[in-house]
Amino acid sequence: MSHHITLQDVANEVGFSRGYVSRALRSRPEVPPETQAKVVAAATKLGYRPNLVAKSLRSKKTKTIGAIIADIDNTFYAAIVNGIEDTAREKGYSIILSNTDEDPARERAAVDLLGDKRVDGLLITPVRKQTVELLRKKRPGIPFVVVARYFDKSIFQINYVGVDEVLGGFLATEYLIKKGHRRILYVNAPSRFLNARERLAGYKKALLQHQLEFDENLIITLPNQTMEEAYELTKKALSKKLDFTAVFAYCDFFALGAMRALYERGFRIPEDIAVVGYDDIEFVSYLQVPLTTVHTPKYRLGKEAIELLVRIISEKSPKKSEQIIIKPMLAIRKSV
Amino acid sequence: MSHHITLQDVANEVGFSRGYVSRALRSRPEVPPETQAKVVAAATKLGYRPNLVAKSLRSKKTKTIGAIIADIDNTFYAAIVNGIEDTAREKGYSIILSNTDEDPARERAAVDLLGDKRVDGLLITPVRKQTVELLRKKRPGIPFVVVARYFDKSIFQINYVGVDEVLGGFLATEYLIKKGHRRILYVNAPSRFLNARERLAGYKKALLQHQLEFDENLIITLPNQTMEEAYELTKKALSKKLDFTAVFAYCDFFALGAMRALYERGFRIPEDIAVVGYDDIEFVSYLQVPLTTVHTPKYRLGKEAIELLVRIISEKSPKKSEQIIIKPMLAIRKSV
DNA sequence: TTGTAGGCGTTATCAA
DNA sequence: TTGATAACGCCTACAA
Repeated sequence: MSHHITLQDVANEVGFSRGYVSRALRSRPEVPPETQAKVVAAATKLGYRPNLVAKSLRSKKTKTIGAIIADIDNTFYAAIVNGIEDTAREKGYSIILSNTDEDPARERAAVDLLGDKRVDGLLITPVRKQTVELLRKKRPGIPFVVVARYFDKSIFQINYVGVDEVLGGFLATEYLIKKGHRRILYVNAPSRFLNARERLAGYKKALLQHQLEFDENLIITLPNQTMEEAYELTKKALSKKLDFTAVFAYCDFFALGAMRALYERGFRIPEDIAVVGYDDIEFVSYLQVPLTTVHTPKYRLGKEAIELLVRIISEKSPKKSEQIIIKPMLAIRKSV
Repeated sequence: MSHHITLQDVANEVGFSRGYVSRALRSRPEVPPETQAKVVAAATKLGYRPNLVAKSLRSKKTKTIGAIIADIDNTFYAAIVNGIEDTAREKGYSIILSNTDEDPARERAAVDLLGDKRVDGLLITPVRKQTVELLRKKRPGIPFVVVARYFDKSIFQINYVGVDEVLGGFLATEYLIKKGHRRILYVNAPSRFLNARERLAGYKKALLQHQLEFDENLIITLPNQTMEEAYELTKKALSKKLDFTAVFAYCDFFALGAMRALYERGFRIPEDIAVVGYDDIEFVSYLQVPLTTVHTPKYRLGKEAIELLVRIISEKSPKKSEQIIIKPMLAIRKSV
């Protein structure tokens, strides 16, 4: 790497001191316009570029936020990251992206590394609760915001941006009920996620409100959360003669897997079996049977999370934690 | 932010000097095991964590790579980023993610900012050729690798990791021809992308090899590269009675838009009109009619790009540029 | 209006 | 085996 031009080089060129050149380049009021122009000209001529590493060391601010994301390959999280990156840039922050691929060890390593890199704050879609606790205990001083997923009611003690999941589950289920469905298969994520428990709560709430009985056999859980698993377990459910006329899926990917199983068994959607998804990822409106699904505002999730985090970073004294819960809407298409 | 523990604090605790503590913590051979253990114990007790910003200033290495990505929201790029992040982490680098959203101004700004942050290298899926030239001229010293897209033959002067696009276009077209198709609509991206021109070259090559005539009317171009546009322009093409029996799409998203148009007009896939996509993004194998498409190794693209970049970074003297061209394969499913 | 000096936290060099 | 010193590039008191 060729030698980097520093303030000293510019100072030598114009005959001022380092410190004064620094002030000139930052347009401080005490520097008269002509002097400032001269300094800027010299800096440009020499190709001076500020060293933000040095600036960070000095200012104790890196203007960088760490984003610890569970699965960047998943379009749901990619959309959140889009909101994160966009908003962070607007606010003057860069994003260091850490993908954990749902691995707790990688998550812990990311917290350590980003802490050592002295990020100004952290956004996280946590894999497990312990990481968040670790973050609080071993890294006090790093402000952080949890996004999109959590594990239990202790979210009320942390900064959190998420979706009203009970409402989401309720909207989907009630819509199916109103369309005449009585037995609805719910293809859920593991219950260690609060999201999964809350959507199920919404499902139950809708049943209750319409005086329908809850049948535990209609709830199936995917330990590995894959499309493949959704396909397999839906096939299995079909074999069990559970007699359902609709499927509500925890996410659109599960819906896709379930739909494949339905098609394979010769069912038509929605004539024979209706399907509702969750998340509204980009392409599901382009399916042959466009998917009815709970729309979650992914970009906005990322945006609000950054805005909250930046607010926290710039507070002098720590305030009490804040939760931002966004209400989802049902995107009604053709699969019901 | 509470006070960070520094080497000085650990030094005070154990009674050695800063410098010696630094050496002890890095297990330098001159430090005897017991001393080292004592120092480590004290560091742990105090909760010492190295300040990587200071280390970067001192070493002139940030162990950080900037990734300038055209559209993180697009699952194609998200998959590349997955490969990038994974491999970078393995090699000891962090990734600062910059999303340009196909905006040249944002791209230029990203180059500047990342340069000022003193990243050790840059990966870029460029929006326009000028940015790459700018990078070379105004930021010599920053090693960079271009990934997945480029504009003309000058890729042979830069470090590039991409796919053999001519082969991709050829494979798709030849497969259709072998299935008996004679008139194939090609839904292409704008020709300023080398990718678009090369896939078209592959398309033509296949026609030529099978003594089929090239009809310019069968080539349609999407200026804005959206699914919506693919839908609209395919509808338009259908109205023109171009008499095609197959569609080859520049990417799976275009294929989705085209399929929607086909379905809307009552065509069955593949019985009436066959469709081949490009990229093989995750979910297309889960469509009701699983899509036959050119599989591009997205994760590997990111992985190879990082490996090449890291190699360049660690070279003392600049070597001549390198191009890594990966051969795509056809993923044969049900849409042909 | 301009300069001087010190320090942010780390590490390499030289000396003891 | 250990310490002192200087330097990475920047910014800001304080002084002139």
